[in-house]
Amino acid sequence: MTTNNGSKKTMRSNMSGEARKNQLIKATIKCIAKKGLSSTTMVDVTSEAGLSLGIVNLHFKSKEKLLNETLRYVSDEYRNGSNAIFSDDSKTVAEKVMAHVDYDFCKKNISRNKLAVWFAFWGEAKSRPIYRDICAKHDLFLSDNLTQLFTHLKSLGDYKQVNPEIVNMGYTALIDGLWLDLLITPNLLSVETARAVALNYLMVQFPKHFQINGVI
Amino acid sequence: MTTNNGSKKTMRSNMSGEARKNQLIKATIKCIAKKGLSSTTMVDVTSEAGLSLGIVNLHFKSKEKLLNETLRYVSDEYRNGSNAIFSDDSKTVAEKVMAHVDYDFCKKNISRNKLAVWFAFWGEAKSRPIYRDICAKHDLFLSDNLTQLFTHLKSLGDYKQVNPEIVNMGYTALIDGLWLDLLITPNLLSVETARAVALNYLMVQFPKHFQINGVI
Amino acid sequence: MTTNNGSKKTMRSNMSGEARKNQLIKATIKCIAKKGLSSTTMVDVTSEAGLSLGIVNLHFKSKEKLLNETLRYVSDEYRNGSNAIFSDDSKTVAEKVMAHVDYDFCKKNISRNKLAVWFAFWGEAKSRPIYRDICAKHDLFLSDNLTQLFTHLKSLGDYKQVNPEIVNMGYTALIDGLWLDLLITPNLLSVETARAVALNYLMVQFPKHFQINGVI
Amino acid sequence: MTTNNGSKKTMRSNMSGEARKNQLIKATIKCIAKKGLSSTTMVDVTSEAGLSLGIVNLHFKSKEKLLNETLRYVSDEYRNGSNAIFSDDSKTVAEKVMAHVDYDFCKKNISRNKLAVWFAFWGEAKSRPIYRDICAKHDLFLSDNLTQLFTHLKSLGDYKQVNPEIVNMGYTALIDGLWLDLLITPNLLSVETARAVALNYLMVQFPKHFQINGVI
DNA sequence: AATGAATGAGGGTTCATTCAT
DNA sequence: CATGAATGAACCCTCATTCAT
Repeated sequence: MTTNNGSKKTMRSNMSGEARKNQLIKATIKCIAKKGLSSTTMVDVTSEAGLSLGIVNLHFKSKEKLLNETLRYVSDEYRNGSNAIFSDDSKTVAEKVMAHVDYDFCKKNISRNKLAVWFAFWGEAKSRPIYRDICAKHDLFLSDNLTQLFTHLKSLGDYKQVNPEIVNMGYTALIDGLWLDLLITPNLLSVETARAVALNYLMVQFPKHFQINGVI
Repeated sequence: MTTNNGSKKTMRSNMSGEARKNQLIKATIKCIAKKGLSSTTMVDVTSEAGLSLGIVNLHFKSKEKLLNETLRYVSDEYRNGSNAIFSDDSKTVAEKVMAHVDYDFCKKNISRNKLAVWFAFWGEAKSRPIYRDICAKHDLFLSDNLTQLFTHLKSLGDYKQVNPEIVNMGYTALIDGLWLDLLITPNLLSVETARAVALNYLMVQFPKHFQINGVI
Repeated sequence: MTTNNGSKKTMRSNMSGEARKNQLIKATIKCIAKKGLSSTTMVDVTSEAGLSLGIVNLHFKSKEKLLNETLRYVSDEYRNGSNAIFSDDSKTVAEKVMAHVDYDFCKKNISRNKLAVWFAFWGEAKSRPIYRDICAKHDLFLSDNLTQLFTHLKSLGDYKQVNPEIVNMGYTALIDGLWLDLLITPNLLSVETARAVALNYLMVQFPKHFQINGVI
Repeated sequence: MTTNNGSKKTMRSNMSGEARKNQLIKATIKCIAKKGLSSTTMVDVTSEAGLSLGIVNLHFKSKEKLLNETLRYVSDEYRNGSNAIFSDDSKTVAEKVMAHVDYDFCKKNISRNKLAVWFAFWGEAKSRPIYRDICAKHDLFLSDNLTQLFTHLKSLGDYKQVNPEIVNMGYTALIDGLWLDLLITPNLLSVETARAVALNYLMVQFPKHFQINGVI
């Protein structure tokens, strides 16, 4: 898409270091989705990025650090979108929750590339403390904000039996589980259905605020 | 399934071979939990099993096949337990569902070893059709049986608004997501709480059959 | 020289681990002499030994350890010969010293391969503590034994002005320096001349015991 | 030696270029002493010099040539000092020899940096003809001048048994060997002791001219 | 059936060199 | 002249696989 009217021989661009890093991280995401985390090599990443082999160790110090940064990138990206919803004061509480459901199933987030990356890192998390840390921080952020919304919703609707923390745990777990199904069995579960399942969860918890079409 | 119509010698030999295989698979599970899927080597597995390096290629043909069998083993093990519940005619429908919740959070299934193995394979599933197939079959079995139970439950309680398939998708996704949280952030989520979240899901779907203490 | 009447395809010998290690160390010595320490690669060593690349990490754990063992091997080898002289009770003190001069210029020790190895490691000693340690221990052994001999000789010949420790330092330094000249400028200095220089040193220190032909 | 007959501009330019070269050579010496010859990289040298990476290939054509020039620089530096002593007509022959002993153990020459550089190159000499050549020329210059002095001394003192060439070879070898000991085992050999060993060598060869305090 | 020394393709990493700026 | 991001050959090392025993 980028017009390439320079010579092709060498790639001595004026790209900033940060931009080059992003370029490599994006190539890494593609490779992980294509070949899996363990099968992704430096050659894969750099040739996917159209760059030379040595470039990774120039910008990151090692493959390990590239992978850490990749996970952080995906995490940050998700969180930024998430945060935008939480801080959008033009929305009611229920609208924020609803917007987050939409966000959790928007094209950007449930592209199979992204899903593959999440599960690739989760799969290694047990034996890699650094991955676990990044994921744990991620979860914490999300849980804090969602629990707050659910707490608010509870008081608004006088849902006596609702435990906002339980609902939060249920909701976040549900999303992760649905994502897994979208990754493993994409032809058994459409994105729309997955979204419906999530919405159904909110409906049964907060029947005065959600219905099958969304926010009441 | 295999009829033992061979000589005693052959039979013993078969048994022995099968025993060796299980020994290796169990060692593989331990190694995956300890070091991760990608860091588990043949030396790791065989020395964990207390056997010689060459034995893997004797009983399985390659490392890849050992891993496939390991996933199949874990899947089968889970399904056997699951199946026992589904076919236990001494239980009511609600009791079966409840028993399955307990099963999903029993020690054997949520030992961190097992969880690590599940997510290790799920992490590679996108790029390994064989893993995806095994997991998909696994899901299908579970979904079929659970959907049946939920359908039955719906009629029993006259839950008009309940869509058994949605509930099934929700429940299975929820379990997977809770397992993930137990793996990634074990100190933020106890097994009991996770179980409570799952039970809560059933309560809000089938209020006439489940309450906080279990089956009504 | 070794008769090779087996198949050439693979080299699955019954050689003991120790023998294989020696084979690799000898190949390493040859390579260091041929290409220098820094230019000697694992491929060089293993193909010099007629073995496969992976074998080094099987028997030694790394290239570094192979090099350490190589230095230790050369050091041990020299010291064994040296020790045999020191403990040969059939010789007088002067004869022992004389034998050691001969030893220091015998074919085995001043083969250019050996010299090259010594200086290769000395050259890196400043920045590699492990090399320095091995060399320091080597020097200490030699100094201890030679100083003892020179002390004995002093009393035998009533050499009042002789300081055995100074003579020892002089002698050992002289040998090292002569070895260097034999390595760097072999066509300006023959082994015989080098030996004559060393003998001359003993003559002027202990004129009653040594003359141009050797021991008096 | 070079006549400055160019324009001021060119001259300054040359000066500058020469200065840069020296700057880089000195940085190289430091790096070799600090990290060893084989571990010294272009990045090490240029950042030690506070210059940019590309500058080495601008002023020298390659790393190899930088190293050659570095060895030549150290050799020249030593020889210049040496030559000053040989051509100092205010000294007697014995005084010249004595001055050279002092020179061989003066701070500048036996700084561990310099010693490390000498042995680093000697260590690679066997496999690098260019190093060997530079060192050989160096030795030749020294031998010529010292042999001349020793010959003169022989006639002055009527030392019938002295062979000036043998003494020269002995002396130069001794210095090299002592330098090695100063490098490898600096805590077992002080500079003063090393100097005493060298002086002792002259004393026993030329007792009428040297004593423990120096020249008679 | 079982062993484990040996193999060698393929991985991550280093670093001298290049060249657009 | 000077810079340093970019390159890629060549390094060391890992490890699934083989096979003589």
